[in-house]
Amino acid sequence: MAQLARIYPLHSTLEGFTPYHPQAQVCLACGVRQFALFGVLDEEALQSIHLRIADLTLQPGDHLYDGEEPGGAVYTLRSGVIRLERSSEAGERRILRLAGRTDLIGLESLLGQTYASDAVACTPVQACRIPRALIEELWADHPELARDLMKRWQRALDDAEEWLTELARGSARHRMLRLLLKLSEFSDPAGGVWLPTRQEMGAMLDLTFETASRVLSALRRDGVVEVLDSRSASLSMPHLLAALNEEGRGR
Amino acid sequence: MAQLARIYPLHSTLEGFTPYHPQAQVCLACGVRQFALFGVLDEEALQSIHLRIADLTLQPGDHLYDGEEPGGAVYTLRSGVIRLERSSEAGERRILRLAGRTDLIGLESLLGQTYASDAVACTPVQACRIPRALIEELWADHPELARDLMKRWQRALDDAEEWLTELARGSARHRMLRLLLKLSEFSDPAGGVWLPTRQEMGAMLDLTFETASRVLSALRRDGVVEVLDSRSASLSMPHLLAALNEEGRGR
DNA sequence: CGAAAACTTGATTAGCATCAAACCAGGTGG
DNA sequence: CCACCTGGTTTGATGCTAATCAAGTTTTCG
Repeated sequence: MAQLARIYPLHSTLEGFTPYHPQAQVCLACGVRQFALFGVLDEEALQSIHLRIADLTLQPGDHLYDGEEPGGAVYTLRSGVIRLERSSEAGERRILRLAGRTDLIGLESLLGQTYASDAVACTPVQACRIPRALIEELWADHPELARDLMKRWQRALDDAEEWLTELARGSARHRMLRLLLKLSEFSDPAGGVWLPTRQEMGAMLDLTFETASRVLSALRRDGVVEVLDSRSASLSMPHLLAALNEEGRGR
Repeated sequence: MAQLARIYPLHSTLEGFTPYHPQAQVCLACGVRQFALFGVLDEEALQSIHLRIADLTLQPGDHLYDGEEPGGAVYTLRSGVIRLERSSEAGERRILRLAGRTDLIGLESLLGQTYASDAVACTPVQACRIPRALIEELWADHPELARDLMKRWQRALDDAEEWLTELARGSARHRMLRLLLKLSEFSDPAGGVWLPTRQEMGAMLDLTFETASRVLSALRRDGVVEVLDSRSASLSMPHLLAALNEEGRGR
């Protein structure tokens, strides 16, 4: 069985021989598993949980969950980009950070809390829904899962703090350059990066969409970005890094 | 023994009778223990750890730890205010959030990571240093400690995100009002709040110190704050909340 | 093909940074 | 005790950056 797993039962051609439930096959073959939460689990353990993990597909604009909602699950992202956003008390939307492939979001639900922000798809997204109860059970059997979860929390905290120091300060140009650098982390293998709408850029950088547009146009003229189609671009990393370096003062 | 603990051995007058080590007495009598990490431990368990917890006193400007430093301990704050700050890649200092009484900081050290930011005293501070190794041992015996730690992480994340949505956007006046609201969380029983230097305010709100000074002066004229001495003030909460409400647009 | 949404660009204005000067409190040394 | 210095603070004058208001253009989608 374990051997079969290693050769990917998804592609097995033995008729009538289906040792694994379809979702288990997906989990076993999943490209993010080694980075994801269940790296600590072996195939056998996976067998027992696959039934309870749902595979989700979202279109841009779809909400994975909303803030204040009683959180029942965490989500692993298998592809695409999710934005985590909040409304300020004054009613303005602000994007707090981005999550991509291998990220685990909605951790706060594990503590019995409501979600702390809205999670909205920016691109087509594939995600796995992992119910809180399942995590609790796994945790009981595999205490080392706790440390894994803590690392996730720390990563989220690091991201938030980096966002605060690098994307929420300095001139509009500086912020946009840092945003492009951040977006390059989410680039697909082909090299193209997802390009947010100008509205989204504004909500990330605390700029108006007009300013975002102007600054981006300037960077295009400087050869830092090339806009491919309206939702993707290619970056010139040398130009980008050079532009970031030659800023005497950030503001 | 347990009974003695309940009546606070610190004040015991029985000569020559010292069932507890001095630091254990401090821990037992500690006003923040019920809110702090060791709420889950009973007096007996406390007995075994007191020797390894150090009591620290810091003056304003002293560093509890520094970013990039190999983290060997977490710290519980018993009084005073600590600022967590980072330098951006461009070299500018930015204050990320504040920590006060009952807060636990330096969690990242538990994961074997270096500290993610500098922790600097803003006021006189009393803190307890809890070595990483001690937490690891306690964790082995009291697995429920893990959930406690996760709650701490989530609190830190919430704080960071609140800071991003409420203090890192909107007009200078709006930011200052939100900062005063935040500072009121750290007010002492007498009702006075700690007043940061204008430099510090600037580093928190991403403003120059001149702008911070101007805005604060305006709020003083509006009756929102009264500056007592250079490092403390008293707030008029009604004025403060009114000022926050009557902002048509945040920016 | 037409309407709506997203984007770009221009003109003007508001708000904050910058540069500069004066003020004040606390501390030091004569 | 006072003269002096230093670091934090306040306030003023000016300029730059990004917000605002306003067209006009391109893209998307029914």
